[in-house]
Amino acid sequence: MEAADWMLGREEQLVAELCHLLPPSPTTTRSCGSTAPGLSLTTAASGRGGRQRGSRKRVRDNVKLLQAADDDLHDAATNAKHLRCSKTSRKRQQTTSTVWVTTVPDFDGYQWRKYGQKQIEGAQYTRSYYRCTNSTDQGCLAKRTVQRNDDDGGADVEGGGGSAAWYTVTYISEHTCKSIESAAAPVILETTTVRANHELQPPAAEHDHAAVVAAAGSCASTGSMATSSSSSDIITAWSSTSGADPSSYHRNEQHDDFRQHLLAGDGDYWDMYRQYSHTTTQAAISAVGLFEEMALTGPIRSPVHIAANSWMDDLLLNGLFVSSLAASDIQM
DNA sequence: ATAATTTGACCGTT
DNA sequence: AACGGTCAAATTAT
Repeated sequence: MEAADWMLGREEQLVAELCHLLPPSPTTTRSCGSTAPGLSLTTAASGRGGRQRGSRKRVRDNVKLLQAADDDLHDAATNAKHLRCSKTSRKRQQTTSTVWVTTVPDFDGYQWRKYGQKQIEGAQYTRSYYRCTNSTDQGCLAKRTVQRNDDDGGADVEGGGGSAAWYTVTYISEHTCKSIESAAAPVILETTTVRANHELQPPAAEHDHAAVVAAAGSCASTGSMATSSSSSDIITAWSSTSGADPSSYHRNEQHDDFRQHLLAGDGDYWDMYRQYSHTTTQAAISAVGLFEEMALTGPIRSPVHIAANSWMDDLLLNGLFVSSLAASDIQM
């Protein structure tokens, strides 16, 4: 409710311009049942009420969870289940996408209302369930889940102490409400975008995450851009300088500059890119590929928006969004 | 007063 | 029966 003003104004113009550039985009349905969805987050927040109705009927539900959690907190994190895109069950086919973030954006153009929270299996943090605020009014089916992942090791940043926390955000179903069209989502100027070209599997994706972190970490503290390659297809890492606070979403000069070149079809971006890049040429190449695409469609915006236009389905599908990574944050 | 959260109970699936 | 997602009363924020 409060984070709407910060980026309007100037961005509005850009957004308007982009609307022209953005392709009609048919909703491409991907194999394996997953498609690009929407993404965003609101900072969950502070404290509010609770309740305590009294039936002792099923207290065991959560009690046992606690016990189990005490017993083994380790192996659960390392070994998990497999969520393969297995069966094409005739279940309700709803689009789903998962994203990993280190910080949770406060505003993405949509409003979410929390409707539940749960302690999950071997997770050390609870999972929160949100649904679009327009679910009642407009019957919007969009939902989202946010869960903080286990902090392994938990190294802190040098100076100010940022926790190496990262979250898994899952978006289910696309918005059917009228929110985006009218109120454009803010443009993400500082974000690290990575792509993993395989199934999204917590355990399997772990090494990818490490690479991502490594890549982003190399430039995070400077607010520049960098890329990296790994077993999977990491497209690019675009770092930022600070936290999730909207007020800290200051535009990065380099980004601005860089983006201008991109939008202008300048072609100079390669050099700029190399200049900012700290890693391999190969990685840079793939990154350029993305940027070229960006040049055609515009800067990366809120994942929600992206999903709405499905112009980057493949890239975002099972991809990673890592923002505001601190350099020495993570070691793997 | 209305809107948004919290949180244990419910409940449908594995 | 264990899990995970959702409901909804209770409670807090605006």
